[in-house]
Amino acid sequence: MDDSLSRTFAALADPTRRAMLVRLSKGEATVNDLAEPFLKEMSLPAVTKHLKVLERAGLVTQSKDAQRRPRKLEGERLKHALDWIEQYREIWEESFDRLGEYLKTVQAAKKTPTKGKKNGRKR
Amino acid sequence: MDDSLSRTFAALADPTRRAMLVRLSKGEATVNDLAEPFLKEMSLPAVTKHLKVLERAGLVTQSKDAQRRPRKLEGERLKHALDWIEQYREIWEESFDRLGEYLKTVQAAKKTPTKGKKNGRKR
DNA sequence: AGTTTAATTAACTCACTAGTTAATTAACTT
DNA sequence: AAGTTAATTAACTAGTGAGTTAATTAAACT
Repeated sequence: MDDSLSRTFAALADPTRRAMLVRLSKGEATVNDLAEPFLKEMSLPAVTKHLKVLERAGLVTQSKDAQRRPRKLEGERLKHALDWIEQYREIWEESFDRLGEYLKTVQAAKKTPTKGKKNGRKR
Repeated sequence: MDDSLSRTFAALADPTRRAMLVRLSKGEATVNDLAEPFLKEMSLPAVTKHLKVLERAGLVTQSKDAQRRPRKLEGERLKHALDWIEQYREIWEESFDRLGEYLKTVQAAKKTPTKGKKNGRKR
């Protein structure tokens, strides 16, 4: 796991980190802000480590404000990840189409019911 | 890492597995087909393991053909992953907009050059 | 100067990941 | 029935990930 895209996906593969990104999408936040919802589940250093993962992936950057280190969401790597997945769009859209076709068939069958299996048609 | 989205992102966080998905997007393939490009770098059982990861994430399914076990790409989980990232679209689009604004400013500055910094205008 | 706040670093543990080779299963071929 | 092909399972190892507590750094407050 050494390339940028792998680091991005690996960073996204954790619910705590995803929740932090959601929080950051609402605006900058300090470590304490980000940690607050998780302090029942984990310690502050654990949060710092999650932030390190997000930073190494380029999803988040820090700035400085006295002893605070506000974090900010960076969109670029998210866009790269989205672009990679995007290339498969037709895969799920085509199975959606097939589902649509199937539903149409079922509908049609209901409207013109046939007596036996003999009359089952294939579009 | 227990939920579906985490498993999906974790599965995508490896270049070998992403390459396998690219191959599968071109159509069904057997384990040997999928392994072939990687056999200089890793063994067949390693490939089987990568496939297990993709299957546990629901990205790939198997079928049966004699002793072959052809794999097929399933789009649904990819769509879920894309949908999750999609919620951040405005993050990168707004920074793109800011870049656009900046470039416009630079352009404008070139067209109507000023003498000193006194005349530097903001938007 | 001493204390509090904000965050990180150090050192350690445990579980999981990614790989290995060797053995096994399952189905087809001769 | 014996051999080949296709793939998986078993057993193991090295490295990494996610967490812990304790100690440390850095800046602000009194």
